[in-house]
Amino acid sequence: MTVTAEQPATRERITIAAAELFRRQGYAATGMKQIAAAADAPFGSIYHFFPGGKEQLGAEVLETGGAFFLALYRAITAEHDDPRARVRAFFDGAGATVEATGFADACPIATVAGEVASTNEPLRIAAANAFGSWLTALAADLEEAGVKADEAPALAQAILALLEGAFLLCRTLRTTAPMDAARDAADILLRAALSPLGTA
Amino acid sequence: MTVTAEQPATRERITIAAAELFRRQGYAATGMKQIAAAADAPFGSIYHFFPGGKEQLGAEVLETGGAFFLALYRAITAEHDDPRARVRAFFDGAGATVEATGFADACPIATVAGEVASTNEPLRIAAANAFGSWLTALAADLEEAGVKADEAPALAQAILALLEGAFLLCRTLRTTAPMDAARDAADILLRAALSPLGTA
DNA sequence: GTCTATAGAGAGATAGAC
DNA sequence: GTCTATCTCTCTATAGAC
Repeated sequence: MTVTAEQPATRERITIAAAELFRRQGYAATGMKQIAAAADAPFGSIYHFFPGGKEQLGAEVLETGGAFFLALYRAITAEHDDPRARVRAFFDGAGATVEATGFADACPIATVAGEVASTNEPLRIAAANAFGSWLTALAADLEEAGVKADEAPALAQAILALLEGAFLLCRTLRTTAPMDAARDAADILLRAALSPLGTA
Repeated sequence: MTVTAEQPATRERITIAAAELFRRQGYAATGMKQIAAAADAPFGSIYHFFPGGKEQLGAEVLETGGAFFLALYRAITAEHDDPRARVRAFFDGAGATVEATGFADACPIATVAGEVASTNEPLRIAAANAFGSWLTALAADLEEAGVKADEAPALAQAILALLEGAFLLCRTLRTTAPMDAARDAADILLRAALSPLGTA
């Protein structure tokens, strides 16, 4: 009975707060003091749990966010047998989340990835690992669903590009229309890849 | 003969340097002193030409970048009559540029847009205007090429989403494969929109 | 219009009491 | 492990000589 567990432990509160701030504001614009305040944690605790400082925290946030998003993808796809229904459900869920959060919460990797891709190699690699894990899982699922093995990786890249591009357009334009367009486009691509006619 | 014009004027050098740094590093991570140094301009000159400070400079960079990219799109599409060839040429050019710059230079709007979409309304609007101008031009061209009027805006959004998503994936993964996949996907979408069979 | 110095705020990071 | 005080550095922005 030593643990009442009314709220997550300090370390977890820090990673959750950092993830939200990084995703919404970006890496450079988010300060360590802001993270501590949002996590309701002592400032010094951040450096206690993350002696590598902001970069270590950023890398862990990208890793955690990547794993979380992959789990979300698996949870949604598990609810549908039809591959096209899976993709549509994921895009619809993404659009609903973006809208429900006031166009703030979208991809947990994208905003930071854009900032660090050319300036911070450790963080760029962490972001690349996240994207890579999604692409691997998606390509494998597509192949299992009937997409030809030599076409599945490219189709996975196109679908993820549609999702990421739609996230950015939705947040910037403040409308979910791009996500709907991306969903319909992904559906057309998947239909073409699953149809013998699409191989012409 | 009072103007030798061996290099652009100070104000233009500042906007060019800021555009490159914002696009590569992001808005928050780029300092005014870094911009002055890159532009080979006196620090004080930035505030002489941009009394509104960093935000005014950022807004103008987004506006200029949006107009430049639109002009680039028009220049490339002017070289081809076939709408599918136009789209392919644009994606191929984008991929070549990304690779030639060491995966640093991609979209002049995207990196900043991701940072400011939820935190800085004037800059968010500037980014939205840039994206909006591209979508308007692309949708009009698609409609002229034979895409149904009620499908053209969504197709334009999907194509731009493919481009933006591919930019991010290329920069993060350091490969042009996603841009090739996006190009092929855009081609399939356009083919479907132009074919009577695609309306089923 | 150019350029330097500096103000004032805030950043990331650290030390050390508790 | 918690929390505060503070160090150093850099940021945006301004003042004012030239």
